[in-house]
Amino acid sequence: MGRKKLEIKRIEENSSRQVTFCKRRNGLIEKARQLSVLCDASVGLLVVSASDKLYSFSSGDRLEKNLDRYGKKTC
Amino acid sequence: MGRKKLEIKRIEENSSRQVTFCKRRNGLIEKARQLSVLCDASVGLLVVSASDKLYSFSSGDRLEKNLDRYGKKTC
DNA sequence: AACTATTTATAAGA
DNA sequence: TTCTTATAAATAGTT
Repeated sequence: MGRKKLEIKRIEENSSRQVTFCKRRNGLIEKARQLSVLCDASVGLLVVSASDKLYSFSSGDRLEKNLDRYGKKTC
Repeated sequence: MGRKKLEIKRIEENSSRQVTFCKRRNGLIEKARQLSVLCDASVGLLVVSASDKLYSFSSGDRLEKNLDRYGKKTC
């Protein structure tokens, strides 16, 4: 979406990649939130930037239950 | 997006909620993939439906290794 | 499961 | 770099 169609491959220019990362990361987190609310789903999202900054979203208790079922603990 | 603006609150009708869940879940996973490719980021996404089905996407070193074992499903 | 009218996200530009 | 806007993309309701 935007002035031109963007090929889905690594953006080489640093400043553009950074700007796109910020915009799309925010968009993804919002979409995750919407899905959880609209459809009564649990969503967990982790994003780690190339510079190792962590961003996340999570909602609901089903994730925890599912992880437990597979023998994992969240904390 | 769509014929009418949709309020972000739980969709009460079962069939609509199910259809929306499938569409938006697929959309979210694709967006996660695009972010990881475009911006060289690692992304982990887990979605658990109200009926406890698990869907996931992951990319990048640690996330991939840790999350892939929990399984993948399509529509 | 397809279609399409419409909303939403966002790539460039200001 | 924050704000704007033209356009691509996603999707809500329809068929």
